[in-house]
Formats: sequence, C-alpha cells, structure tokens
Amino acid sequence: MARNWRPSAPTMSDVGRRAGVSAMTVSRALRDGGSIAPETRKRIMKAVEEVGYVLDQSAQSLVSRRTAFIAALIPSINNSNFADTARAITNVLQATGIQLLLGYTDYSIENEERLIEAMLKRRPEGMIVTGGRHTTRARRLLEQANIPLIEMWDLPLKPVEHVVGFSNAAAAGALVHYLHRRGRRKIGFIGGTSQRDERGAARRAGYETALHELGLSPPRVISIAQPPISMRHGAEAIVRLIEQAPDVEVAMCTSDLSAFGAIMECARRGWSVPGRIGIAGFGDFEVASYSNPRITTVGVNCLEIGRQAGELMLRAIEASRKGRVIAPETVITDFEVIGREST
Amino acid sequence: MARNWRPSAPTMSDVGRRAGVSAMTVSRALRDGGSIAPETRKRIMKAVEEVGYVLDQSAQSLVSRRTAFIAALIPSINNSNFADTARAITNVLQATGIQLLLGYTDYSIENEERLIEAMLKRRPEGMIVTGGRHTTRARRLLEQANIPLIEMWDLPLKPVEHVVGFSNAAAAGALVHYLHRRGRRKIGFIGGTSQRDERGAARRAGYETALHELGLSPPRVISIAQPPISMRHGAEAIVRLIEQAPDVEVAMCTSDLSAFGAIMECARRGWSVPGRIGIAGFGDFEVASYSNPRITTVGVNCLEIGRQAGELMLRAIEASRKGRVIAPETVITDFEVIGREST
DNA sequence: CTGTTAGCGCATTCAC
DNA sequence: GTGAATGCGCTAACAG
Repeated sequence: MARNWRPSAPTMSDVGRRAGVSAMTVSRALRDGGSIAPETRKRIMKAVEEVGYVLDQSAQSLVSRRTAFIAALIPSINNSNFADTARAITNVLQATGIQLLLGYTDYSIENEERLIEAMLKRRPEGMIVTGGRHTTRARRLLEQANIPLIEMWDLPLKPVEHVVGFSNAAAAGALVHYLHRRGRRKIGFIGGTSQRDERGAARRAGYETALHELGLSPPRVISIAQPPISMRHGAEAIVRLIEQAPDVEVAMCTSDLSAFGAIMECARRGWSVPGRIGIAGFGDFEVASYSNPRITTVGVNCLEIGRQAGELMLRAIEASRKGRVIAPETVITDFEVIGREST
Repeated sequence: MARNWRPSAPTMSDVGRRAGVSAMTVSRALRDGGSIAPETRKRIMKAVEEVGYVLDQSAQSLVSRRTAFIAALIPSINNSNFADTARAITNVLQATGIQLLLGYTDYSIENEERLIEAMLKRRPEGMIVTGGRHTTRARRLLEQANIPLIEMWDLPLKPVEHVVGFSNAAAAGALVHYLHRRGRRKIGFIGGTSQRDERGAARRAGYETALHELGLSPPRVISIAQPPISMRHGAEAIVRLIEQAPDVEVAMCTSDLSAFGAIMECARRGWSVPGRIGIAGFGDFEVASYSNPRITTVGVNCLEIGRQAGELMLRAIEASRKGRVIAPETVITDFEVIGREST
C-alpha cells in the first residue's frame, strides 16, 4: 500500500547512521580525494543506495558559495534561433558540472526584470541575457549582482559588462547590398516595427541605412504584429505589400519564418517567387534551406554565439571563484548572406 | 575605476546594520504579514535598495523546506512540440511563484538519468518527465525522491505516478483510418524506427496495427535517422519510399517537419502532392498550416498537455506541502486528425 | 513591535 | 582515518 505522506529526503546523518559512521565521513566518501578506508566507503555507498540518498545542493552551495548554475534569459524558446544558442551554451557547460537555468521573457523587458530578480534569488554564478534593452531597475539589479554578465545577440551601445553578438543592422544592410548587386532596386521590408523586438528594429534600421547609402528608392515597410514573428505574419504582410507597393521587386523579412509564410502565400495566389517578387528572410532557419524555392537569408551563427558566450562565461566564473574579475570583453560573431532561389 | 574583485552579496545582517535593526527584522520586513513599524520598514527598504540586497533563496529553502521550483525534462527544446508544452507549464506556474527548471535529454535516456540526478540535487518540489522509458536507475531515483512525478506525452504501461498524455499509437491509427475513409489503400510510413524515439515508435506501431485492422496491404516503412526528426530526413526518405514502393498512395510521417521536407522535395522533383503521392504529418506544427499544400496531420494539443500537467503538479505540491500525497492520476488529452490539402 | 536562540544540511577546520 | 565543533544565510519559535 502506498504511503499517504511523503517523508522528507534522507540526509548525510541518515546515511551515516545506517553505515555506522558520522555524517562527516559520509561527506568525505561522497567527494573524491577524501582519505577514507575502502571498507568504510563501500559500506557508505551501500547505505546511500539503500536509502536513495541524493546530495542537497542548496545546503552545499550555502557553505561552498558555489551554486554551480548560470541563468540565461532568451525572448522565446520556441521556433527561434535562441533555442539553438541555449543548446550551444549547455553543451559548453556540460563537462563542468555547471547547469543552465533557462528563462524566457516573451520579448518583454518587464518580464525580463521579473525573471532577473527571480534568478538572482537563486544566486547564479553568472547570467546571460539577450540584447541590451533592460528596464532601469533590471540594469541596476544586474550591476549590483556582481556576477559575470553577458549580453548576447546584439551589440549594445552601453554594455553592462561582456558582449557576444553581432550587428543586426549591419547584417540586414549586407543583405540589401547583396540584393543590389544582383540588380534589385526596389526593395521592401516586412516587420521590425515593434519596440519589443530590439533585433527586428535594428534590422529594419540597417535596411533603411543601406537604402540610403545606395541611393535607392525610399523605404517601403509593412509593419507586422508583436513578436514572436510567425509564418502567419509573413503570409498576411506580403499581400499588403503587393497591394501598397506593387512595384517592389524583393521583400526582406525580419525572419525566415515570415519569409516562408510569405512565399507560401504567394504560391497560393499564383505569384511566382522570385518571378513576380523576390523574398528574403533572416536567420537561416531549417525551413529556409528546405522550402521550395529555397530562401535567401542571412546566416547568423546561433551556435557560435552560444559557444562563445558559454566559454567566456566559464572563464569569468573561474576568475570569479578565485575572487577576481576579468576585463569586459566584446566578442563579435560573424554573419553571412546566403543567396538562394527565392531572390 | 572598476574593482578587480567581486565582493560577496550582501546579507540580511548587512541590510540590518545599515538600517539599525537586526537581521530578523529585515526578514520580517521583506515578507508581508510581519508586524513591523511602518517607519522601520521604510528604513529597511531604503537600505535594501542602497546595498542592492536580493534574498538568498538557497538559504530560505533550506529552512522553509520549499525550493519553489519544479523540474521538467523534455527531449528537445528546438523545433518541437515540447517547447510549447513547457511554455504552457510555465504559464500555469506563473502566478504561484514556482519556477520551472528545464532540461533537455536530447532523446537519450542516459542523458535523462544524469539530468534527473542533477535536478534532484537541487531538491525540486516536483518533476515532470517526457514518456515512460527510463533507465532502471533513473526510475529508482524518481521513486525514491518522493516528490510528485508526472510522465507526460505518452501513456506508459507502468507509470511511476501521475500521467498526462495520449496514446501516440491510437493517434497514428486514427490517421490511418481517416486516410482509409478517404479511399487510400496503400499507405506508407516514414520514420519511427529508432529505439530512442519512444513516441515515434509508438506511432509506427499504431500505424501497423491499423493497417492490420483494416486488412490493408502490408506495411511499407522507411526508417530515418535518429531524432530529432528534421526536414532533411523527410526529403531523403520520400525519395527512397518512391523508389522502393512506387505504388504507395500516401506517406505518413512521424512529424510535420519530415512531412514538410518530403513535400518540398516532391515539388522540386515535379511530383505532385497529393496527385502523385499524398503526404501526412504529425503534430500540427505551424509549418503544416502555412505550407503549400497545407499538410494533413494529427493535432496533439501540446498546450493542453502542459496546462494539465502544470495544474496537476500544483495540486500535488499543495498536498505535498501539507505532508500529504494525492492518489496517482492519469489525464488523457485529446488529439484530432486534421485533414488538409496534402492528402 | 523587535531581538535572541536554535537549527535547516553540508563542508571547513581542527582534534584525536 | 574518523569525529566534533562551527558557521554559511535564513526563519520558526520564543522572549521581552
């Protein structure tokens, strides 16, 4: 018969009692290096198995002052490049015994502030946030926390500490230049108008700057709803763009997802892509290389951002554990225009 | 000039010293309900701001025996239905102050075992895992942990405790029956052969059972590589299927992603879908409703799984905090065949 | 309304 | 090779 109450987890004392030693000896046996009689250790390990003992890391952290985790905040876990970055961070951390505690802000800096505070209560040894826009209070919390901090996926003008990212504006600009080299002159833009989507806004700014540099026709922008950008948004926006600016030769989208939605909508309406209109995306999502036509996009090396952020964080934590601080670093990751069939 | 060392975080004593009270009074002021002179509280709050104090939850948990988080393990965070489920869990937890600590197993039960142990060290108040396949040791850890446990996304034969999910076999079977009603007789299957992908395997089993029930032609199955299932897999597999079984009328895929990859590959090769061959997916991913043609699939209500799991977990934790246990529950979520253009 | 004492589970330090 | 005392930051329980 099942118990109808839950006993609290066994402690080292419980294990020790069963093995006929003190809690201290159990503590030694469970870590490597301690000098323990092989026979004693064996007894202890047996007792550990029997009672199902699992170390209490809260207690351990309290005394060792190492929580062995870092926090990372990303706008969205779903259908986004950020998930890849998070995976890359996890992979770097794997061998070190440091865990990644993930939070998602849903593209809101108010949520971010709440999450930062919640995370800090758990005393992460470091923190990685997305972008450089934070509430005033969030920024203060981050500064006062006195743990290594990385802002990623962007190049903030006034970073809090470390940065791993790239210029979203430059990346979008590079795509404009690519399209220009391929003979396109009337280039539209879909998305990037929300205050909430810092990177989308930066891409649009880069688009406008590049148009200006090249002396091209004035911007034709279709706003779309709040992030996360979805396929639906692209499908709706392309129709509006064609209505409002039928002469546009190619549409740049803030995301491959909206680009894909736009392309499929065109197919449904019998508008050839890139014949009637070219469509480019951003992010090099999987859908961009399997869609038909394949989608011209900007590859942004999400995994590299994660890897670099992870490694930088490890160095910073290593220093921190020795009571030191490493100088703020800015690591710029590369991006690449990937020309494909859709333009 | 920046310090080149990191002072450790301030404690309640630090705040108290600054405000001219004891640590205990700070503790009271920071929680609501405590009877504190308004004047004192104001002084304390000011001191909190000044020193940038943030509560240490490890210490608080140690004494209150509430860590205020639950762990959830999913196979993959990227491009998967599981991320939606995780989001739904988070949403349910939102108001309660309980956080979700997410881990991803990369479809490996060995990774799952490692993660379970790592999570348990942090003393989650509950745990949600995906599926019913675990290593022997993982299962023992879960049982001995004595915290509420939910297995989701499947209906394990021998559940550890609670279950929130649906029968993947029945869902795949329902799709076979749908296709049969629409006059299809030669139905192939792509995927589901990996031991690692429990749910993929269940879907394939359901497919085979349904064929048998309906007295249809023998299974024609194309194996694809390890999960996570991707668009590439579908693109490769559809070519092999057409080569090996040119008479197949419709191909069922374990995932919308592979279905989409297959459809786009067909488009490239000039094979009409559904004219030359019909293609169905599984999961009702966004791509299924924006692809051209739109993809026939099985909608599986990921959000509902998360919502139910979250609510069940909250009830279990509430009981647990009172020292009680609720009886094991099995919540079966619905699925739905969604007929669209691709078949 | 506020302070003191004790102890959560563990590891550091010092005895033996 | 093992154990006892002490304290990490916090709060429950009791005093005043």
